[in-house]
Amino acid sequence: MSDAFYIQVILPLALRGAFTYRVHNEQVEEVAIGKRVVVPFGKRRYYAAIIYKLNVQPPRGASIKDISYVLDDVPVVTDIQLRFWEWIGFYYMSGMGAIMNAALPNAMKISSQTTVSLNPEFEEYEEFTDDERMVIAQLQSRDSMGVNQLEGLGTKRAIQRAVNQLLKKGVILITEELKAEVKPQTIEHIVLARDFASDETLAGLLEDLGNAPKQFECVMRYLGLQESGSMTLPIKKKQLTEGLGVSTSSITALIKKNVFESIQLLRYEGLNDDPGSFHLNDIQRAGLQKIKDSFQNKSVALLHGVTGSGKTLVYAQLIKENIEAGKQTLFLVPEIALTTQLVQRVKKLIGAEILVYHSRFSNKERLTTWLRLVDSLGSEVVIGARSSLFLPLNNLGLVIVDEEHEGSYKQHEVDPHYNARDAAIWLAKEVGAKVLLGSATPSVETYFNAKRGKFGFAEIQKRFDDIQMPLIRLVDMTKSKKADMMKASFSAELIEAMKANLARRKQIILFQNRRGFAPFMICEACGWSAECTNCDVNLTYHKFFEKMLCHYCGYSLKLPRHCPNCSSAKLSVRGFGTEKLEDELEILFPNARIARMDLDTTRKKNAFQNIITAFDEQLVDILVGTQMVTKGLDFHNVGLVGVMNADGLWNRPDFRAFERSYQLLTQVAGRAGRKNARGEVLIQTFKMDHQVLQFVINNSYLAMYEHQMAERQQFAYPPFARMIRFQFAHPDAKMTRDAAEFFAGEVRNYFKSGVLGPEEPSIPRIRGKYLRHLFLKIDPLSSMKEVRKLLWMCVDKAEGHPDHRKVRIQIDVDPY
DNA sequence: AGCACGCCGACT
DNA sequence: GTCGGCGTGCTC
Repeated sequence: MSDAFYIQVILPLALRGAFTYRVHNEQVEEVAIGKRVVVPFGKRRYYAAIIYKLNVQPPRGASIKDISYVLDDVPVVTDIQLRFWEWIGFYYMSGMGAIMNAALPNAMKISSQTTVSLNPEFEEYEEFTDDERMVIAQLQSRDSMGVNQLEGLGTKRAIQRAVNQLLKKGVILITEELKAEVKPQTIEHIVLARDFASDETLAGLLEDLGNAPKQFECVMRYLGLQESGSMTLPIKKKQLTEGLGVSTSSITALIKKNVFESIQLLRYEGLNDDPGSFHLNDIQRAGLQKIKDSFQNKSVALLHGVTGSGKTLVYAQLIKENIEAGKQTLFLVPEIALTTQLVQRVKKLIGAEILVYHSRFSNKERLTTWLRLVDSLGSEVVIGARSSLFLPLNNLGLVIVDEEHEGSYKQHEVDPHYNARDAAIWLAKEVGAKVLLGSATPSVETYFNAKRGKFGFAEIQKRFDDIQMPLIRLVDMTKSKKADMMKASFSAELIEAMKANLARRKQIILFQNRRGFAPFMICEACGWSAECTNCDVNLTYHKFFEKMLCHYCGYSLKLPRHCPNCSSAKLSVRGFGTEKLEDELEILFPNARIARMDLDTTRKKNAFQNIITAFDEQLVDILVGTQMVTKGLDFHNVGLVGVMNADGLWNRPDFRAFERSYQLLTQVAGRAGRKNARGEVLIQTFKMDHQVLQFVINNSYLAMYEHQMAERQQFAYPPFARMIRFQFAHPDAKMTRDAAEFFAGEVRNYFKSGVLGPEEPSIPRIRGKYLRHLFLKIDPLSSMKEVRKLLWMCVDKAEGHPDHRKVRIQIDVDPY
């Protein structure tokens, strides 16, 4: 047998299999788990894959390729991370490739690009098609071109075909090149050459520099910036030149003389000079103590603090102590938009540099953060959205999950469907770190875990600075409508309250859980309504874009003037969204300054921050928004919060709808209130006696919790069961149904009860694919391993079925 | 997820 | 006949 060396790699593709490559003798030294390696994959592509296992048995019957080369000098993914990936893959039933995609910053996921150039030796006697001629013409003006650039010239397929033909004819040459790598941000540093790093040699140097006073000063300044005992700590060049005396030219001269060396180090900001001091009030301190006590024997604690109770101060104190213990902190937030406000506050409180990591940061910035952490055992503080959980934190001591109830911790769109809160708990346990979950409205599952003692528990039931909880009132819309007291979407009560607040120069937030202008357009003559061609939903009228938009696939239609069906001009829009609300406000309150915050107004990089800043600086009187305005924003002059229409929040076929409604309403209400005056909240509703509204106005989280627990127990929902959702999707409706039915049958072979469905989801078709859902409820005490083994067998069987194996099966463990 | 191959209807 | 659309299968 040959002594060839084989490795298994993870490719950044959503494929389930594992792939093995051969390593040449001279490369064996270089390979190590966690380094990236460039490998050929498929007909012509190359990818940077993660080395996952060394010295594996090559699979039988596969023709194995050689690796191209090892990309990294040191592993960029740590052992802990790979174990974490494995757990995510196991628990959420996802392949490693998908996890790699979610985990690595884009700049580290490199794939090759095909570059095309003319073959200098080709002779021009061939006959060419139009497309081929076009490609040749393009290449004649340039040395070479990326194939994807060429593909812009026509339909992708036609160009691909032309390129392939030309390649066969020998007219062009093709090379595969790895995309130009994004380089991390670095800062020039100066370091004293080793030769001079002893007392004697240094003394000699200083003597030699006697007649070069500027250079002498430069070295002295360098030494002055050293920590005691060290001589060769790299100093930022900028730090050396700032202030008086030292110029770049003396540094350059010293580098020439080999006294200094210039090195590039990854960008960092360093410590804040003035760590602000803060102190906790008695209640906060008591809460902190309870959390710390519970950390003695539990790895997770819940901090249940009402809105405005100062949870951030408790977090800050814990972070400070974690830094003092020399450990890293990960601070998870549900929305990237929240980071800016929070980073400023926390930075001030703890006086340390904070690394921020989320998808609106550039590839360069994210790569820099990753590389800084990968070889660090320091005490960094990272704030970020769910994906920051995948950062290479080798020294993690504390994870804070702020607003732990938020659904955005769960990844919905693509595999892996992980929940960052739950994954953080696993990760922390694995590395011996602690987790603090914080919320004013904890999820039922988390509260349950706290109550039964699995998690530590602390609560703060009072707002700090003696600010009162807001006064929440309901407005009966049925009555208002009957009495004809509505002005557009506004009840008389709401208008009254708004007027009063505007007169007192207090700010107002209005919550409308729907963006756009109006969610329906119908023809009054024939009943036609504007629907998406790819999804089974109505198109929403967006006045600003003068378009009808689909919120699911992005399909848009120019605003029709006449009914496409009967040509009648009697088209009208129904329902209302944030845009219409804004419109109505301009008429009702012509002198008020109005801003809108929803997906449409916050798409651009800094748009969100701009709106928040404007509101914070009181350049805006009324802020209209969707969910976004509910999430932990801190404003100090909000006198009134209006919920335009609470109904519909709870009317969703989802066992969490009730809980969600409570959370949303309580959170949005929490935006009201400030020093010296009680904040006011008005909730417009057609269902005054709905249970959830009673819980909200009385601020009775506990009653809501008990209510929900009773229901969850009765119907066996979490935390009394674990849930897994299967989604089937295919452009053919029948095939989708068949696959779902078949799969359900398979699952029922193993699970006697708890199989719900398959059923048609509330939106039966999205992006041209028909959907079916199947829910599985599992006894929480059953073996997770066994359950997954059985389910994988079902998936394999369904995917192997000749009639409907093309139907995509998506697995969502703990759906949200 | 790419990407090529090959089958089949449409068009000059 | 060829072009191009689309379904199918494979990737160490």
